[in-house]
Amino acid sequence: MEKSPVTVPAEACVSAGCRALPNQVAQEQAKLLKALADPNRLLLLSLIPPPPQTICVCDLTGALELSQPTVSHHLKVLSDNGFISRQKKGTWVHYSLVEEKLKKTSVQLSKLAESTS
Amino acid sequence: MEKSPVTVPAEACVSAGCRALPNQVAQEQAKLLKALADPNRLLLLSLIPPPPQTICVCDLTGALELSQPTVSHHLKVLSDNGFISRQKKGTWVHYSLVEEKLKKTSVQLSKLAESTS
DNA sequence: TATCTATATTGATAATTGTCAATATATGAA
DNA sequence: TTCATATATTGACAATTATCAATATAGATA
Repeated sequence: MEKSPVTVPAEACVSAGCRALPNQVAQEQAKLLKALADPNRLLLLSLIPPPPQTICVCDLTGALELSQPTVSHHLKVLSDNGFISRQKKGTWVHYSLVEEKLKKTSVQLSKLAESTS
Repeated sequence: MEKSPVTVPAEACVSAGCRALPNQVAQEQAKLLKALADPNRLLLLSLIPPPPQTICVCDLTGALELSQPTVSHHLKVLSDNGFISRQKKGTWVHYSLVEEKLKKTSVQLSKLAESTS
């Protein structure tokens, strides 16, 4: 496989303004995006309010046409990745949105569109 | 499963400022995020410059420690979802970044953090 | 024409993921 | 303590996906 004569080869990339994402960064960013890349989880995020409000799991399972364990699983994925926070109140568990985490992830993403100035 | 007394039930959701993502929107958004949610594809995006610059597939395969068919597959996923554009120049194929698509996706994501005012 | 090369497609396989049924845990109430 | 209920975990399975080897396609050149 030869080099194309009119391409932007890897060496020229930096001077061209683009920069390869370090591997670890790519891994972490992909993990966050993967946590978001599911229609049911996006729906959950749209239903979960930011603090000081909270929403009960019982209401989320009601809204989501999925079994209770499946909803619980999706909530865990979102929670493990920092997109929602968990508060236990007696038998009930309440979640609220972590807006900053979502914003941060969105900004990270937008930076891919600015790799060149 | 009863309703929690302190929750934000679905009915109250709208008045609370949050709004359930319509199913079709959730599907489409998840599809875009899924296309981005892979470390190798994120790396590709970081290497592909916006127009008028382009980068040759041959340089991308060189940068990516993956087989040529696999790189080609990832490029197809990105291209099919509108994140990169393809220009054929003789034997070579060049790609460039579609910045607007990335920005749009990022903005969509950030709106999840603003479901409540 | 025949051949070489860059990229895409196909087919197969292993790994990951979304889902549910069954079960476990934990809390409140009787 | 016993029971009922809200949520989490486990285990299994089906669907999806990332990957590569092999092959196909298409353009350039001899």
